[in-house]
Amino acid sequence: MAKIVSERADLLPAMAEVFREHGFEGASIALISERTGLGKGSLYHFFPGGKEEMAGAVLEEIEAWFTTHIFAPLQWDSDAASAIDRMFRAVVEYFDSGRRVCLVGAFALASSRDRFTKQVRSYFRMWKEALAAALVRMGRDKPVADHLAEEVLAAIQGSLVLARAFDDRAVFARSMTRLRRVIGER
Amino acid sequence: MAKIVSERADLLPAMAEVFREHGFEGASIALISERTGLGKGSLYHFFPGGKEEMAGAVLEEIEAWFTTHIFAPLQWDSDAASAIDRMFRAVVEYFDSGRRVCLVGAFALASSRDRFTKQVRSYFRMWKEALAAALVRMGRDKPVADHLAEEVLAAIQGSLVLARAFDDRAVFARSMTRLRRVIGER
DNA sequence: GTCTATAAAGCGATAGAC
DNA sequence: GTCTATCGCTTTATAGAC
Repeated sequence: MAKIVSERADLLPAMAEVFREHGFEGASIALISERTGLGKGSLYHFFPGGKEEMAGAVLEEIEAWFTTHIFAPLQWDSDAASAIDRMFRAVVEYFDSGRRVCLVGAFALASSRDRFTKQVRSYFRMWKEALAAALVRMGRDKPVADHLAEEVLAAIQGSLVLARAFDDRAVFARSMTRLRRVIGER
Repeated sequence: MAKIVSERADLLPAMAEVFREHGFEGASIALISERTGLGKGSLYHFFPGGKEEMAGAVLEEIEAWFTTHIFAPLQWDSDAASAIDRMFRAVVEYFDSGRRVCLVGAFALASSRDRFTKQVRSYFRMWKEALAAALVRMGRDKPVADHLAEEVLAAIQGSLVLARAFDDRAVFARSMTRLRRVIGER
């Protein structure tokens, strides 16, 4: 049965999409109101801290999603190779093969980084450490695993930039294929 | 002797820095006025098209700089290996070892991409083709060179994202070292 | 060519009725 | 919890004096 009264969490996906498409400065409250279907008054009822709290909540939800679906399996799954394989599948789907921007990466480049330094850093640190842990479980030395994890994260972010610049999903697909190979060999 | 009357070109570096730090939406005319030391009236005298023309001119100048210092040597220098070596040196200096954002990359991720699609794409296409041409002159097959050039560009952009997220120049330095090695071997 | 004053619109945020 | 109306401020852009 459909819910009449909104919950804070129900608003986050629509808000995330607005921030992804317009950035922090470009995402106006009017636009967020339009895209969530909720009036300004209601938005400020759920987020008294205004736009900054909205973006903060979105980043929180993103980190939670990645923790559940990607970071945790990488950290703890007994089958590390399978966890890495599922990471790549999840990444391709989540970023829609490069058509969807990584909000955290976009925030890292923009002035909004200064507002959300901690959350931006936390997201990438968790990802890097989880991936490195999986690589160690696959038999690699810790320093090599750290270096490799950093390389993979940079390649993902970089190919998201290029995929959007060229408007070409193939760029992202090629990058993912190469990364799987790089991780597989050596 | 100091020039009293400003020239359009003299304003571009300061404007570029403002756009880099605040993004397109975040860079207000008031801020640009403050940082260029020129009143709003004068700014609109040089750029009747307003902020969009200012950002467009900045992108133009960036492409011209890269063409002169990086793309042209990659395309035409008889010593391709040396041109690539100088590309890495220039990139490290230009991006201040990862502390300075790539404005074109930031625009590619942001909503401003839609305004500047052509210029964003042109920048990356020129870079990729010039680098691939140098790799071909070094003896690589064309398809391999194309793929490798794409990998290098993505790694540069991605490590700029990570370097800013972690606020750590070492991330960028490690990436450049690895890329030099990757290009050298095989 | 440079400036100040100002217009018109949009912004984030709040108040208060329901 | 949701809405409309509104405040105060900043925004882009223009007009016009010098």
